[in-house]
Amino acid sequence: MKVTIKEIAQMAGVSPSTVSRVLSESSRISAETAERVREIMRKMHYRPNQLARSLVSRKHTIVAVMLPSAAQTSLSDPFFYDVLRGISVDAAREGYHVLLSTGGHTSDEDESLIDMVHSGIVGGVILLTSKVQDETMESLLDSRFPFVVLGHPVRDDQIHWVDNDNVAAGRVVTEYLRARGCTRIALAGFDPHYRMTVDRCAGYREALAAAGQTVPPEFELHVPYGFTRVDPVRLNAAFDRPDHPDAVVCINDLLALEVMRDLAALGLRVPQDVSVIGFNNIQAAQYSTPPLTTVEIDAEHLGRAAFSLLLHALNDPEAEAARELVPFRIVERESVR
Amino acid sequence: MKVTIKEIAQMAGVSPSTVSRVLSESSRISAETAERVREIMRKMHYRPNQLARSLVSRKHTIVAVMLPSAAQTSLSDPFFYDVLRGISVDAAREGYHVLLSTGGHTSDEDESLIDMVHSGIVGGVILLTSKVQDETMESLLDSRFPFVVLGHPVRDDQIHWVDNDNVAAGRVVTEYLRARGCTRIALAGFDPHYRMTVDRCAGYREALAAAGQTVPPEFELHVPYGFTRVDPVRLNAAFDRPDHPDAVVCINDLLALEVMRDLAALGLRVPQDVSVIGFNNIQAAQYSTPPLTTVEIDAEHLGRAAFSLLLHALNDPEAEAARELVPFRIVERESVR
DNA sequence: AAAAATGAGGGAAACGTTTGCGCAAAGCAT
DNA sequence: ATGCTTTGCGCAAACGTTTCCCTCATTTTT
Repeated sequence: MKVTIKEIAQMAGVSPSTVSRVLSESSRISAETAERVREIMRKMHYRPNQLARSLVSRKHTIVAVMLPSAAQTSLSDPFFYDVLRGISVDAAREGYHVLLSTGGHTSDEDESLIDMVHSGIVGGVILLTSKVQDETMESLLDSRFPFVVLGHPVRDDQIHWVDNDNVAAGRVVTEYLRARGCTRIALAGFDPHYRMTVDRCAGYREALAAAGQTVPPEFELHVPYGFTRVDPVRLNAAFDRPDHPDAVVCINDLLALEVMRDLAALGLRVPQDVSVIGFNNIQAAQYSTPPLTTVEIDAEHLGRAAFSLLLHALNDPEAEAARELVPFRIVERESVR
Repeated sequence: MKVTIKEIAQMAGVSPSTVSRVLSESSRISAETAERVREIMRKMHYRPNQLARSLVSRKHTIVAVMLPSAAQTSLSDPFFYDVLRGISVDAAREGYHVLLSTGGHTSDEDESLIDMVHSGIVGGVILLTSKVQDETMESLLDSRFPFVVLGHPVRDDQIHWVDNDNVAAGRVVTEYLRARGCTRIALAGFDPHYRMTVDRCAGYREALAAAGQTVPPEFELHVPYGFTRVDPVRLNAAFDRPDHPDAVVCINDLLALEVMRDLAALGLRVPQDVSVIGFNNIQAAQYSTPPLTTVEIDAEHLGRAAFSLLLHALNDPEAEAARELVPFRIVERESVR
């Protein structure tokens, strides 16, 4: 039913090898033969079978993207969709396909990853989840399987990775707030389990330290483990008093929106009484009241960068581990005074 | 490097066929042999090569999901991400992988689809884009390639498809508004190019007709072709007058948020002066002021339903075209009085 | 006791490519 | 002319499976 290379060969009066070489534009085929074969391929709507191709050539045309498991609430984060788009647009341009991997049926998502890798179906993988066990990364490293992680991994010198410069971002937003006259700047959303929050928080502290300020402990509103919101009693403790913070850096927009809501409930006005700034520039940020000032991290760019690194790794498996920090920018709206 | 079936066979002192049969749990293998082979497979971390497998068995383990091309603004709609999640979670459970297809390098995305299909890499496809040419669907139909479309296709009797019952949804929200005392109900967002808007609009009209109401033409606020927003002059014309509508059904949440913003600019209060209702329940809907009452269409469910239909098509290619309408529900927030 | 059936497994041909090697013919320098 | 390199292409062996068709013991039936 489906037309194969052999049939094309036969119709063109050449051998399958010749057809194959036409396909790969080998210089060892004369122009006339090539054109004749191509003509027939066109006429017959011939499409090479990728399975057979990859099987023998050991070149893969598919890369996998490992999404965070559904267990993590962040999954519904549109952020990932943008990243995905960035990846797949560039992948398509380079003739690659993108396979989604959600962690899968076995609750052990690392298992599913290893499975993918060894089933020979994909040539490389992009990890969008920082939750991958370090040993899993080690094993990927050992098997010399090309992969890049989006986010700052532990062994950051051995691994290809891309990320925003979250430390810088944390610093910049803090300076931004200070430049606008905020002097009592709190931070919401630190969670030691996520490097991203750790980094942004580090930037925040850096900026304050550079300004000679020390942060009272009650100004750091952590997210209790397993939660996605700031601890409400701490929040109240910090804000339900005359000397409350006059600004709060929120580790992500969702948190920022929640915080704004909580502040409103306490009778505090944003931005007059307290300025709020977030990260990620999610869609909802532009529809809140007031619209949220936030850091645009360009998820699509992150995706493209990740794919680009993977492409390098694919083409040169021996290459040094590379990294790329993609730029961010503050998008100014109305939640900062 | 990678361990193959032959090596397993050799180590177990059996033939490759036997190992293969163990893999497929054939009854023709004795329990002891099977266990011995399995033991070795485990020890060697053996994973069957999917490429080779599919090549010979003609069974595919990958299905493609065709996303709308980046050209369409709707791409950034988180809706698709939820659909994707629905698909991939169920796919994973059934041992399938999900391949993303964004339309790809050639600007002609149908071409890219056909390419996928013929390259033998995937066994079926889910079309998330209603923009696929009808002839493309015809050609898929002709080649008996399993596919399901998400959204109501033209040839709805020949094709597997899933959708919300948008007509019903349009009707129900309209009745909902009437039940809350709205009598002058407008509609925003009709666009003849999208079946979805056509259907929701039809439901709206149905409901009003059933109530014996006729809709003044200026109550239907269309989206000019190529735009994603309601025509602002029409909107002003409709609302900047004493007898303005007291409710507006917006074909999707984004539109609803824009409309709320525009109404605010006109000095109209939501919901006191005009009630607003949307569709899709996007994340931003819960953070707007006021939080948007909207129709939850359960994108994830849509995705799961789509995959389920595809699975059937995969298992029984001769089956009748099936459809599935997934339920919706109104999530009540504060934009309706 | 012979014939038939059953059980357990092996051999080898596929699946559709790519690619290393080989080989003829033609072109080039000596 | 003779040898040596290109040029242009074919042969056949991979790639790692599955599966059809055998074989050879054992057991069951007659």
